[in-house]
Amino acid sequence: MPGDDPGIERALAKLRVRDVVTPEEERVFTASIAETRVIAAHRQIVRSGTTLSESTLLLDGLACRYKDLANGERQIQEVHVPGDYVDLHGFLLKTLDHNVGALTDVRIALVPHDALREITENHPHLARLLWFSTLLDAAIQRERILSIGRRNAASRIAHLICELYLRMQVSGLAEEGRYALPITQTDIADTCGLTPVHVNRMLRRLRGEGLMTFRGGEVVIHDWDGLVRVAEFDPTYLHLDRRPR
Amino acid sequence: MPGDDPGIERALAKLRVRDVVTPEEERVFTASIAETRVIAAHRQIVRSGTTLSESTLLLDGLACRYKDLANGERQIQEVHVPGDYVDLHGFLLKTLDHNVGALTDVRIALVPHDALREITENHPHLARLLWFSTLLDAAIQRERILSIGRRNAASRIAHLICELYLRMQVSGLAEEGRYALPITQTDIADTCGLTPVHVNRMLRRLRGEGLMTFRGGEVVIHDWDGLVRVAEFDPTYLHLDRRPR
DNA sequence: CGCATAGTTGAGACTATTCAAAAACCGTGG
DNA sequence: CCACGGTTTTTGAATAGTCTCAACTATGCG
Repeated sequence: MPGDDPGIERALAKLRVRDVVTPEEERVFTASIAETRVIAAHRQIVRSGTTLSESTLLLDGLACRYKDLANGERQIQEVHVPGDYVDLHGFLLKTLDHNVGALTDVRIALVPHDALREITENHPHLARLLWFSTLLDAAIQRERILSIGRRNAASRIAHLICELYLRMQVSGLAEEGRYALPITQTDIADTCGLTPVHVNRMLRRLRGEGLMTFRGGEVVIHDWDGLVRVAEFDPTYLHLDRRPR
Repeated sequence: MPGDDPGIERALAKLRVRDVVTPEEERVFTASIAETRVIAAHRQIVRSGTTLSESTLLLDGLACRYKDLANGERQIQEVHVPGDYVDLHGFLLKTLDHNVGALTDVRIALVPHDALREITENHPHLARLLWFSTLLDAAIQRERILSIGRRNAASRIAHLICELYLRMQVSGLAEEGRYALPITQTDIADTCGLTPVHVNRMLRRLRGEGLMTFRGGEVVIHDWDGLVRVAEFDPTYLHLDRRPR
């Protein structure tokens, strides 16, 4: 409902980077929000398996999609930044195959599936932009497969740091070479398919090589080109170009 | 155009498993195909970065999405079975961030993006089913992240074998406990984030434990429950339930 | 029949893990 | 303002899982 909530503004900014969004579409998008809610860090936002009738837009804070294994290990499949639709795919899947959790305190907006369905019936272009945003998630997840499958530990971490920098930038949350990332080394380990101990050692290495620092919940990038080289980071997969979709 | 091409039938079967598809929608879906084509094994079907104006439906044979790293290593992000839309996401991404290659000789159908756009404008329910099918790819890729990130080598391979068994079944290409999988151990290695040598050893182990055999391009599952246990395979993520979407 | 590709096996090396413990940090309450 | 308990980070040593390198065998195709 709120006219220009900064969180909604971030979600719109994310769309605007990829295509022209008409004022009418922005109005429909904003009007689709039924309510906003605050959830504490480490709480679940959506639990795997429950039938859903609304989708969740992340307005503030960091969240993630994750799955647990029988032995208690956790794999984070995607880290979400403000402006991300964390379970838009739940609209058509009807039930999620993974959990969505709050990495920090978060503020979310709830969008009824009826409203989304209405958009697919009457606003096909806006519907395509929403579809696109789920495709972007998929692209990010594919890049994670590459990272975990074929890159070494230092490279995986460097890649994650590069990706989040650009994604935070789109949401207007990164300054020149730095951004807030108030998560733990264990969260990074769960994202990169590593152990916390090894993440710690690799972070030290990246710091020692003057590439970046991760401390006190903040990332500072000292040598972007160097970090990109270590990560073999190519931002093509983020599709940061405005085109008719 | 061909009325009931078995390949198109497989694609429709994949949709029908998840929701009711009306005869009118089947007609529109079939009519969206502009032409079919044959491509030899190991050829590229879609190259990363090129601007696309049509999407590709896999009618026969096996294909994959993959990326190469600078050192020549390859990571397969998804294996495609007949009936899969291998680059439906290209409709809105406009350019792929990865390659699509033929693992075997394949037969494909090309669908112009104009036709897809038309579907989003005039057939919202069918459009949602297409959207759904890209969400299913994303779910499969998320499960791969979990596999590569947190499962050991034997478990990853077992998981892939279980997944492909169910997906081939949906396309009507699996018999009781067996299916054709004419790919190499190197392909499996590139899918699971392993080396061919290690895949070979793990396949021997799975065979030795009486769980499954992969030989001569065919998978034979001797002990489904045992294989599921090793893989920690839970098919929820394949969303094999028919629901209004 | 011969060559090319794919699969198999062994030995040794290396990356990342496990286990363990200490140090630093943080919010809370006295 | 400091003490306290819990969490997170850091460090070390030993281990395990997977990789690398290398060679040999089997298979399929022309």
